[in-house]
Amino acid sequence: MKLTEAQWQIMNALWENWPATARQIADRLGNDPNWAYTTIKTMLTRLAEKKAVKETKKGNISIYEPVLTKAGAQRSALKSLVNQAFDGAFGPLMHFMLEEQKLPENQKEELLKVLKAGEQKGAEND
Amino acid sequence: MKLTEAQWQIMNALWENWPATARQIADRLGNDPNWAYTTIKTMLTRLAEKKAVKETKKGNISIYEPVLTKAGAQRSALKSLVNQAFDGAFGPLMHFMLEEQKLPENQKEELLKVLKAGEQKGAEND
DNA sequence: TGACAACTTCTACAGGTGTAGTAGAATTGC
DNA sequence: GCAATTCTACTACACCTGTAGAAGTTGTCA
Repeated sequence: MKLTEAQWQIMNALWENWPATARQIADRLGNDPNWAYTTIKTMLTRLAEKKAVKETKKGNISIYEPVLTKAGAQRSALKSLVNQAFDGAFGPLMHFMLEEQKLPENQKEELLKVLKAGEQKGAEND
Repeated sequence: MKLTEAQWQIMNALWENWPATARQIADRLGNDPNWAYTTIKTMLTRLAEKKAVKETKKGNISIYEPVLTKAGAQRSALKSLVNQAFDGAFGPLMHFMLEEQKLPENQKEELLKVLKAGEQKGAEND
């Protein structure tokens, strides 16, 4: 499932803590994207239509919870990126990230650490 | 500069080899996205409008060349992804890629190699 | 020099997206 | 019980995107 930019913002707010009401989500978003409450509500409705969230009525108010998991959304966003922009392979993406040196030294270190950990874990269950 | 999915396809075809005419691009695309010639032409016009490509008239025909580089487009696509979906930091993205184990063992090895190389290179020019 | 091919520009249109107002229903506080 | 508040559903609308046809222009081959 592919999310738009605005939808990511909503979903991020929801994933942060749920179930949540539209009001709570609006509060979490604050005025970074300075959206009217009804805008948020509309987007939640659309997200419910496309089954990214579940909407449950409790009396007057709707309570939302994610159906699409964050990992799932990340997975598909990453896959899209790789397909569109990196010839469908992870290699070029990795390469790019390092070539570009966008990561500060300490992140590179952390990355290496993570990688090594992953390496060991991989040995266990692969 | 952000490209849409269709725009990525066009740009990928152009980056492959340029300058190129609309016809050449159409031929390269083949019928993977089964687009009418005019569809491709329209998209090229739009890409020219947003200055992603340069259009030069040579008699009757237009010749296109990229203005936006592939690396530039990749950079901004990656940045968007990271911002939207990975809390704005590379760490989580890296983490995710490894956790998800989407990469086959040999790619992980290559990644490690690349990483180590990057590490050294980083020492030189950082 | 005229017909056919290829190319261009203009125009169109449906569906999606961002954004929000309005009106009506439910809740709450006095 | 009624007014103020809050929530929901419905509606709207402009812009973007994918998609392409129509008509006009230019090039080319006989």
